[in-house]
Amino acid sequence: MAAQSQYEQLARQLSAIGAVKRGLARVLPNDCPPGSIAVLNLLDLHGEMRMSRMAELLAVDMSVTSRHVAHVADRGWLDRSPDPSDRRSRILRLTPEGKLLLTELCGAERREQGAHNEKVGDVEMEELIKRLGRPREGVGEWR
Amino acid sequence: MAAQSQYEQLARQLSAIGAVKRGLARVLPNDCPPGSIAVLNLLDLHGEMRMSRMAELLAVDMSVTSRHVAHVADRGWLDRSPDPSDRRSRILRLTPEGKLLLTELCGAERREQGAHNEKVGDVEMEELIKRLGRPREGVGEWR
DNA sequence: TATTGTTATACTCTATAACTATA
DNA sequence: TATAGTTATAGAGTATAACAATA
Repeated sequence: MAAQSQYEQLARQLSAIGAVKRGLARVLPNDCPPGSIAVLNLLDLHGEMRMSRMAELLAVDMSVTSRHVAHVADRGWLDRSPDPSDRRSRILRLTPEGKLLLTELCGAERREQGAHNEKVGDVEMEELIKRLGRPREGVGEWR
Repeated sequence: MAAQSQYEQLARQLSAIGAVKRGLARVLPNDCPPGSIAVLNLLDLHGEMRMSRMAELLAVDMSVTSRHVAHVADRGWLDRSPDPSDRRSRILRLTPEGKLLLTELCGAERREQGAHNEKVGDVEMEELIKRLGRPREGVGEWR
């Protein structure tokens, strides 16, 4: 088992990660909080899906997902249609307006991250993503 | 420079990390939110320090630090004395009560993380901590 | 009766800006 | 005038619980 001191170090790094996330959030336009971007991004990556699937991908409660999705739908960035086969469910789809917004934001974020990216580089980023995925495997069990 | 798709993956992993953090936060007792633990933990690791140093270690604004510290001080877990050499500053010190609380909580968290830890292991954890530290180097520049 | 989703409520964390006290 | 810290305010995120509609 990993030593206690390592968890303390991990906590430190998680704080730092929080700072990075807040820095990214700061460049987002008004009316488009981080939660909205997350929804749009996942929809773009995985294609249409139901609320429950979105909640799973976001790793938050469905009540939270519902609010984020409502915010995005109110602005016409995604479409919520009842599932014909189960009318309790709704199917989420990215609209052309939503796709456009996402494209514009990617450009803005890239400019913002310029100096940062050069320091990290492809290989480092790949490793980081892999490592971050590892601890997640156990989450369902100890929660 | 790392590809755009990698940042999308990274965003996913950060969401997952968020879920892990919330899971840990859930086992904390009332009256002792995550922010309080962070303050106590840093004080235990680095010894006495000033507010500005604490804010730096927490990676948040000093106004936020002030609130967390006040919460902890109100409960007698740390001591805030004016710095004799500069009475604008205050020196933060962990009290015996604070140390005791920290010890108790470490036990609780360890139990909670049991299944999780065994999956990750020492080497993985070490690597993860190292990797997490890497991207942080550039934060000051692009922020 | 069980499941999908929504809404009401409450709590934590965060930054910005205005303010006090000291240097 | 500049710096260390505090406080007031406002905004984002989150979960729990009660509720509606459908299976």
